[in-house]
Amino acid sequence: MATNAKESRFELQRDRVLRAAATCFNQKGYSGTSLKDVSRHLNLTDAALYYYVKNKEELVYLCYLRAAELGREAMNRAVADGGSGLQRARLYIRYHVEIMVGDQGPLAIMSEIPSLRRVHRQQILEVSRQHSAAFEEILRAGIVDRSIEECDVRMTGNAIMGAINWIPKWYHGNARMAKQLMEEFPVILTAGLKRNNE
Amino acid sequence: MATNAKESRFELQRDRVLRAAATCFNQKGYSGTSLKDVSRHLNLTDAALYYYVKNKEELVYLCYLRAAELGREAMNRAVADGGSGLQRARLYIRYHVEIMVGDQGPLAIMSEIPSLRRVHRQQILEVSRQHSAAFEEILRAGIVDRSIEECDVRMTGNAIMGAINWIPKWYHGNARMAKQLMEEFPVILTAGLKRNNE
DNA sequence: CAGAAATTTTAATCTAGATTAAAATAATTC
DNA sequence: GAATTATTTTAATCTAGATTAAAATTTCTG
Repeated sequence: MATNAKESRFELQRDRVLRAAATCFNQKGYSGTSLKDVSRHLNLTDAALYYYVKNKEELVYLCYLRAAELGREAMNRAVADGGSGLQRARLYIRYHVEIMVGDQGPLAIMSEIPSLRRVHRQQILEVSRQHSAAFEEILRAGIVDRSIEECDVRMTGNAIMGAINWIPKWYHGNARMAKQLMEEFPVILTAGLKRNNE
Repeated sequence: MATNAKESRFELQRDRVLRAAATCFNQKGYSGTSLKDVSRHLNLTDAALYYYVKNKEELVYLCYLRAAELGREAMNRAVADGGSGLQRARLYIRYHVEIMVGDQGPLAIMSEIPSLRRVHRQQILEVSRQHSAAFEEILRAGIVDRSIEECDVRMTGNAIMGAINWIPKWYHGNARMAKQLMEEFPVILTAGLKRNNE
């Protein structure tokens, strides 16, 4: 159908815009990337971007929102798959990394939330908080079901999230490394959580 | 002596400038912070900063250099203290975190290296590489001396460094949390490295 | 293919923020 | 305390890059 086709084309293009923007933002930061930087990735003019977003601030906002949604998706899948706390933690990491380095990637890392407009900032902070909370909940569950060693879930969560969020700083789309990442990162980041290392 | 006193005063003020800048950069990114943002922290005018640095680019460069030097210092201390690979890894993390959240902090996180001028960029990249290499060397030594479980040192190093580098994104100068961080982070980040969890 | 809708470009405008030079103030020195 | 040196401010300038409106082009629909 017409409307459908049109919408989907627009949506698809906008998604390409967001991914191009995410690449730039991850590399040079929000303010550090010009709209020309982004449009160059798409063989477009900077002005053309305004057809897809209201302004630059909305562009980051949408990038962050997209990252948040895909992150939540990873979380949901992990929780749905079930298993012990440790298993869910590991699955979440795997899914999240897969999304980051897979076809849907890259995800914008949310490193400049303060640059957002108040409304957007608060919304992003809120989903971000929810995400952290959900992960900490998994850790807590793991402690209860004795799959995870007693630990400070806030601190541990921050450590793991930090390692994940930092990935775009050193990973730059190498296929071999992507595979390694998806396989090894979940193991590396949860090795320290395991119970029964007495 | 006159020259001495003058130099030390200048140096001291410049150090304050660098720390104020680091705070801003960590919060809003390099391009996202105006010189006014930085000078406001010091009760100065933006123009006054030019007495201490040639321009804004040199400001980030010096921030990054300072972070690199203090990071190297942490590394040197850890290596000097000796012990097994695992012990040195743990010490390094402790020292680095101590510097980040202690009186010398904050350290600028090097998240916008691409924005540096070519010469500076290459220099910072070089010291950054050396730092990573030194840490990987510690891990490798730990594997040899059997204090650390067999692992991919590149990937593991990146994970740990990421967790550390991300700290300024969620830690904002809370004394209680600083203490926790210094105590718990070294443990959390090395828990997964330990051998003998069979 | 003609006309309508969607997409992109061209060509301005407008502004924040970096930079600079000269003047003003503060600190030191003798 | 006068002269010298160090530090900071005031008041401009200058530019990159965001934004916009109108025109041009492409794609779609019948």
